[in-house]
Amino acid sequence: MARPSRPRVEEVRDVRREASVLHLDLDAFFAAVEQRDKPSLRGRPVVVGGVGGRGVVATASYEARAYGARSAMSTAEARRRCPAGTAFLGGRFSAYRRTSEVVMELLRGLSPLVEQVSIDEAYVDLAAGEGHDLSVDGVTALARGLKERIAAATGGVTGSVGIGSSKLMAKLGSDMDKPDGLVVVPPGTELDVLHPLPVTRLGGVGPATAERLHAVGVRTVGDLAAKSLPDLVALVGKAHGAGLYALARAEDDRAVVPDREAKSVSHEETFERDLTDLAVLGREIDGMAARVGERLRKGAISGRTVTLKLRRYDFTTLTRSLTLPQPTDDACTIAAIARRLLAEAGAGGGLRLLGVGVSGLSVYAQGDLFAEDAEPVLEAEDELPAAVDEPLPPPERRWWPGQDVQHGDLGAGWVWGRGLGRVTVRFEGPLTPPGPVRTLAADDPALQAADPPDWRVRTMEETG
DNA sequence: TCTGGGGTCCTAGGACCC
DNA sequence: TCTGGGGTCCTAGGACCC
Repeated sequence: MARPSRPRVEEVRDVRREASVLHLDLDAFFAAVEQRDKPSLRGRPVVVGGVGGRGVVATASYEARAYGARSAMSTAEARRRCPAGTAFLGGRFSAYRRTSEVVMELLRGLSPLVEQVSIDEAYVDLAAGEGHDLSVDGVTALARGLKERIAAATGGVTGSVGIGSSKLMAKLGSDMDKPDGLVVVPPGTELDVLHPLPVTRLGGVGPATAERLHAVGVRTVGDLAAKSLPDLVALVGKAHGAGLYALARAEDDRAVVPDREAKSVSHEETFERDLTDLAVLGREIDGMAARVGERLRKGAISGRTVTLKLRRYDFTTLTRSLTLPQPTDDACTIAAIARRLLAEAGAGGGLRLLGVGVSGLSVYAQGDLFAEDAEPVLEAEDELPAAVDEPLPPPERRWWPGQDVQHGDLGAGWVWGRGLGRVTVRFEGPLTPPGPVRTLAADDPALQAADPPDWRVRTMEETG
């Protein structure tokens, strides 16, 4: 299996002369989808992320950024900064995924080599596509057309595009003119663009690396390029040092690789309150193991290493893992191992987070041929205490801000707020004008959770 | 009542093997 | 009374990305 190559000096050869790598970054993506589907939020600050006491911001709309809301900030802090009337919404991932798929399909129309980096980001190798004019004018026109098609197909979601001679330059380009930007870095001008930038703009330079670099007087990429390879290796390690040395010279031959295979599957959860009860924690593990097992089976893969992650009350985080002789995709096996790892690690002082993951993945046809030989993974003494039933949550817990709902009489809408046995819903959809707000009983039988609305204007064929 | 969730890659030490 | 060297696997932790 081909490993994605890091840029290494000795390996750089045959550097592209054409601006043939495109990077697309959808603008404030989650918030943009929310504003599309919720007309009353257009032009207003929207924050998408965790809405509980320990939530963080996933995406802030540009209107919310004007007040200082940022990704990765705690939602509590964002609430402090944003004015009344700001919408704080939990994510609707199926809606984001659908919109993302429409965009990725448009990209695949340009080239078979599309590397999706995340739900809202991708690289395209234009040289692998057919019939593209790879001159600066040619790719500029191509990008304009692409941006128009994206906006039309997604109901107005915009993206920023960068095009250059490598992934590095393409990504920097898409970052230079957000939102709705388009920047082509002409081949030959890479160092002129690169060297004035702060080092923190390079991928792989986070807070820890930035601090080390600043300590030796490196603030810009140009400063970085003045450092010797041995100096950088001594500073940040072998692989990272060599990578930075190359990037500072705009030497980047990383290929655009479609369909990377997953290396691990995991699920983790931060609890509203720290948990100490081992019975409750055991039940949480079972739920997470079930989700991980389901995803493994859906992907027809299984893995040998089970990892339990825990974060204690004081935010110290640790992992414990165990590797099996045979891969598994079985939720009970995964849960049994994770439960044992928890019993060994202990929940003293309380846990704010638990996670269950499986790695060491392989495509493995699960057979029971050797099931009888399988060792029992759980000794009786390792069992966590049995679960006790908790009281049912109040009815309003069914609802969360941003959620799509359908009401028997009032039609389609979304949840604005909840509490005290009531739920507030705004009745509108992507193709309606801003709609009215109604407060209903949280247990109103006419109110149901619904699928995301369709944003597409119906075509003649569909209506006729 | 600061600090998510899903990932990737790298490093380093110890066990173990030849 | 001196004690290799290289490779691989496992475990744990850390940095980073979106």
